[in-house]
Amino acid sequence: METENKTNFIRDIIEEDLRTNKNNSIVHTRFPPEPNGCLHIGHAKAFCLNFGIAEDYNGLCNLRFDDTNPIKEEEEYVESIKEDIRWVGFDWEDRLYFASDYFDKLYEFALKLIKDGKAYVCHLSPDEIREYRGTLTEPGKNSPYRDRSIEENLELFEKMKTGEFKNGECVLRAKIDMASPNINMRDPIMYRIIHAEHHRTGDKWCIYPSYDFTHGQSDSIEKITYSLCSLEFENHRPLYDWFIENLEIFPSRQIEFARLNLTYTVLSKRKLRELVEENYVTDWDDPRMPTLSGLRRRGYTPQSIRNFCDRIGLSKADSTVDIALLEYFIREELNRTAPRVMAVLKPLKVVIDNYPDDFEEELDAVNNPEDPDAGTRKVPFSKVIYIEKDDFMEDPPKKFFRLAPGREVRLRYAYFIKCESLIKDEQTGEITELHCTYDPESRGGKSPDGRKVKATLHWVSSKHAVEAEVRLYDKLFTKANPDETGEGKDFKSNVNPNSFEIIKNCKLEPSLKNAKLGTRFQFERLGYFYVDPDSTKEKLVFNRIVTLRDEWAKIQKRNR
RNA sequence: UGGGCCGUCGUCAAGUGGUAAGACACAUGGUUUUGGUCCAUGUAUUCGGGGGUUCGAAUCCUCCCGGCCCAGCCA
Repeated sequence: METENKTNFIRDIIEEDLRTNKNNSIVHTRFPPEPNGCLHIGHAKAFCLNFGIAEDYNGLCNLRFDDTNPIKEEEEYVESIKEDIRWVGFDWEDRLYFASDYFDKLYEFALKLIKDGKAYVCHLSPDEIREYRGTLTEPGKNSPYRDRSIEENLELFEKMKTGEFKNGECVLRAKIDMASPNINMRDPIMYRIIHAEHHRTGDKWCIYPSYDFTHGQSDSIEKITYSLCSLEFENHRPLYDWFIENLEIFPSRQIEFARLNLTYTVLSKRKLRELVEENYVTDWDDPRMPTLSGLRRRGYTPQSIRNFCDRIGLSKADSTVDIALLEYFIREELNRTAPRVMAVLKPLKVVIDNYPDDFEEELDAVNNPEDPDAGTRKVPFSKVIYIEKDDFMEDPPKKFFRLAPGREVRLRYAYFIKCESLIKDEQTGEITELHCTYDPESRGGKSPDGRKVKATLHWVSSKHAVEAEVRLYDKLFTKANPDETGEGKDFKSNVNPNSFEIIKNCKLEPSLKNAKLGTRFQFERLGYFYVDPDSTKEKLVFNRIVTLRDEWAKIQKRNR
């Protein structure tokens, strides 16, 4: 694979630590998803980073579910997240953890802070807490409950734990500084009361630690040396450090990096959820979704996703990566690995008038010009074939090289044919059939007399064709930045109405008859396609993963 | 507006005082039985802007401008 040196600010930090033998030169990271939704390509950036760094520095990376909020989290997401990470190709071995595994330990930590006079039970209501917190520009003020005795706090916290209070009646707070310019330090909440069943601990607890009182300690318990997270947690770092310091536990270090944004899609759980719930897409694994399950369903490979994550780099600058880069990596891989095959999506019937009526023959076709070991196959040819509708124009513009009246082109691996006449539907004017003649001397697509044609078309013999359904996917949004909307509208107004097209009765070459589920092909001149799980013995269903680069499409776009 | 962070090609991104890597995108030409692939070439005299230090600055200092994050008992 790539031999280039990966370099970024986090690796710089690690290498400096290695030089000074900090942490005894141990590199231990973790990927900490909350099980409240599906993973997307942005999460892949994060776990490729965490697992990748561990791999490169002989370290380890844990998988830890950050499950501190029972009302938002569900078991089914735990499984889907594990499946997605495994699919991309990472292994946490026996290091699967849950923040909820630490609830007992966390409770002891809370007790210690109370005993040290650094935490207190506060009976202010949520509204009052907000008021007392102050604003961005004004300091907050101390809670009237802030100076309770340690004994009283211990007693009240015990009561919180045993369920003597209702939801919202009180919280446990860290006693830090209500005047701090960092709002996260204004006596942050450590525990809140939630009478709800937790997916792992059941009804054992009715108090649950907050993110801030969980994350750093969990890192510390697992002896994580580098806790990598996204930029929005920068403001939390002083608090992360405060808990670790005051608890006198292993000092994990939090380092923040910029999360991934991609053009023509959204990468926020909330927005993706809206697309699912309001039926803009069929589900989380809709092939248009940037979720890992969506990309998988679309036909993307794990390797292409890893290559992408390796290539996009890492920094603290807010960034939006061009989705063309993701497409580049899947094309790059599939160009090397996918067998070529001929398929006509929108068929136009072509009768070769001078070809013998009941004759048929088999022609040799190369499976993959990039891979000589892939060999060749036989493709049947006969008098009536299909070509792509787009490959014929009655009145071709200047740069159109394909078939047109009186023009000669090559049928790939077959013959040169020349268009002699066409038949139209009298009602609609639509072209329904072409009549051509072929040059028997050009068998195999060769040009015995050195005659040149400007185009080579793919085709499928009518009587040998296998029918299939093909699903075409395009960008989910019409705007590079879906959040760029008209007044009063939201990102969903930019959903691309043409992002999904379903084509039935496509004509495939017969070698595809037994195409296996989950395999990928290049349909010559069209793109890369994936056998969708909806396929049955009777009917194959293909997803278009991505088109080939298309010079003609560019020309057309330019002229428009 | 208090605090934190960020600003290098259209998009990511290297660069850490010695004279702007690379990738994608884009453009042009060549090869080609895929308008694919491949190959070659071209794209930042300049690093948000101004001042300063220095023989020398994207890198140091300073002022200014722009963007992102924080006022959940979410993570």
